[in-house]
Amino acid sequence: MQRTNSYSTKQKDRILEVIKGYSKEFTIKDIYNELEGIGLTTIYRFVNKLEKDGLISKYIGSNNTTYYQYLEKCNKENHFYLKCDNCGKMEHIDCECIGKLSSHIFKEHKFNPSKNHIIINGLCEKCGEKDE
Amino acid sequence: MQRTNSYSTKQKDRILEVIKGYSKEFTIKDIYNELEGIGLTTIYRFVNKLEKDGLISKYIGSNNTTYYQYLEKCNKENHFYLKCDNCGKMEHIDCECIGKLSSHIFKEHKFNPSKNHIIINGLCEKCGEKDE
DNA sequence: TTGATTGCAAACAATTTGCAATACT
DNA sequence: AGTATTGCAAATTGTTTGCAATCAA
Repeated sequence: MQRTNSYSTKQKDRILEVIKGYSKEFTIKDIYNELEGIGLTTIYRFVNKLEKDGLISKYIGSNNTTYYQYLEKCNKENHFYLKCDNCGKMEHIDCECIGKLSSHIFKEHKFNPSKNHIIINGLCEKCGEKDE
Repeated sequence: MQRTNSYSTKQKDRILEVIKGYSKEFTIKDIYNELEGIGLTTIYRFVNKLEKDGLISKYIGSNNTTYYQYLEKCNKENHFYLKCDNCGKMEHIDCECIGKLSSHIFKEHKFNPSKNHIIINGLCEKCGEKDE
C-alpha cells in the first residue's frame, strides 16, 4: 500500500507551471491574477509548501511586499545565484569560485555555509550600464 | 540656519540602544516587550527608518515571522556577514576573500555585487559541532 | 514658534483557519 | 472507501494612517 501523503491536482499543476514561467520574482497576487478559478488560499498553501521544500525562496522587497522567487532545481551541490536589484532577474551560477569561497570560509572562518542557496545581490550587466 | 529634518528623542535613543544590545535577530515585539512606555507605532516607524538608512536588514524567518538584524556600522567598503541558521548570530567578516570574490564575479560573470551587504547563511562553529 | 515626533484608535492589508464540498488514488 | 485538497467566509495577525497632544530645536 502506497503512502504518498500528497495528491496531484489540476490546481497545483497550473500554479507550478505559472511559477516556472516567471523569470524574476513574483507575488501571490501575481499568480492569483494570472489564474482564473483558483482560490487565493490554495495558492498560499501550495506556495508555502514549495518554499518548505526549498523550491522557492521568499523575502521582503523594498516596498514591503513579500516576494517569492523560483529556484531552479539542479543537481549541483552548490546553488549560487546572482540577483539583480534593478530588473529582478536571478541567474544561476555554476563556477568553482563558489566552491573555493565555501572552503575558504570553512577553513579560515570556522563557518559552514549551507549548501542550499547563496544569493548575492547587485546589478546585472544590462542594468549596470544604464545606471552609469 | 540648520536643517536637520530630524529630532533626537528619548524614544529613539532607547530603541537604538536596545537594538544594539541584541547579538542576533529580533522582532518588533521583542523591542516592544523590552521597553516600557513606548508605543508600537513609534517602534515601527523608527525601525523602518533604520532599515532605509541601511543600519538594519529585514527578512522573513522560517516561521513566517519578520525579523530584523542590526548591521554593525563599519568603515570598510565591504559588508560581509556570516549568519548562523541555528543560533542566529551574525558575524561581520573583514577578509580579502570577499573582495576577491567580488572582482571575480564582476570580471567573469559580468555582475556588479552591491557594496551594501552580502550575507551568507550556514552553521557557525559551535552549532556545527552539536549538529554532527 | 515652528516643525518633528509620539501614541492611541481606527483603518488596512496580508495571511491563516474552520469547515463542508469535492477530487484524487 | 478513505484521505487529501479546495475554496469560501470568517478570524487573526501584522503594519500603516489620521490626528490631536507633546516635544525638540
